[in-house]
Amino acid sequence: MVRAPCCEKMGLKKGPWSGEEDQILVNYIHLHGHGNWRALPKLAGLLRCGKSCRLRWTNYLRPDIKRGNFSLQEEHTILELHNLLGNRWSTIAAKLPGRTDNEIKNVWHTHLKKRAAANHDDSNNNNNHQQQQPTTKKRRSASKKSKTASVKDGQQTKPPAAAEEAEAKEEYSSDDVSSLTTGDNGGAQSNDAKPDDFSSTEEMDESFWSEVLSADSSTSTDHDFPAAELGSGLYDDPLASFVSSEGDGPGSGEEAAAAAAAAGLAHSIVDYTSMDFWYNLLTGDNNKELSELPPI
DNA sequence: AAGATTCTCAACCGCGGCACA
DNA sequence: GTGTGCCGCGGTTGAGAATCT
Repeated sequence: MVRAPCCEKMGLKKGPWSGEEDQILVNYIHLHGHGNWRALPKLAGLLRCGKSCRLRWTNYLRPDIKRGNFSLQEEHTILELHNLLGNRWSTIAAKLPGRTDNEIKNVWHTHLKKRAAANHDDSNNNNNHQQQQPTTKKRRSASKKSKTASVKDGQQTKPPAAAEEAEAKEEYSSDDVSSLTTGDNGGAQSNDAKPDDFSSTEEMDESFWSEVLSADSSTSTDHDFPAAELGSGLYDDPLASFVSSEGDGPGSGEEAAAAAAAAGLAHSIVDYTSMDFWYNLLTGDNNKELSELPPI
């Protein structure tokens, strides 16, 4: 089969998104949803291909995106899930509300991969008690995140206000947390163990999205633009976000089941940290494990 | 202080799967 | 059953900031 090109190469913009483009995309999806990504750019008046729009939305502009550094708990989750699932980033992302597969993939490649390798070596040397080493020897300063908020050729690539909030959240640098904890899963609490993290996230969402929503809050499409979730304790329940994300179109039944199980496990710290559980879930008696999950 | 190196992350690319005609 | 179009996923890249020497 001859695949049609993703987009006409002529006349379509590539590269970093400007704040104006972000605004156009957000406003359009807010008003109309994203029924057809391919047609969306034309309808919205964007000189981008649909793929690029979808990526920008799902990886950056979605209101339920949690920005900032990964908590120790999240890193632990990624490590364990990757150990079991491999590079199935979307499935892993389903376990981490507000995190995108792209973000998780980046985190993995930048430092978790090294940590996993180091842990493997440590375990081989029967010396694994320093599990949570700082992810890199060179620590980034708190201003690092502001980089992404910088202006590229006069184009702002981060949603307004996000940059400041990102800096504010820098205290939860995953590396910093890692370096401050003893590593015996001291952070293995549910995500609510970091209330400030979420509160700042909510503030970010509110500050940015309230501007957009204020344009026409009465016409939001609950499917594509969960405005009702804004500032409403979205992250109180990781499963809620998972269910929401599934609304866009679940993958295979098997994956959906695995992802659902993963999301459900967020409710159970003990199960979640159990490698045996994950092994059983993915390779063994799935039905039994699934039946034990908290009700959705 | 300046150049070199390392690191981060947004964005692109290509492929596979799925739905539909 | 086959062809086509769209979506989502995973791999990769490159610009720019942070850090080191």
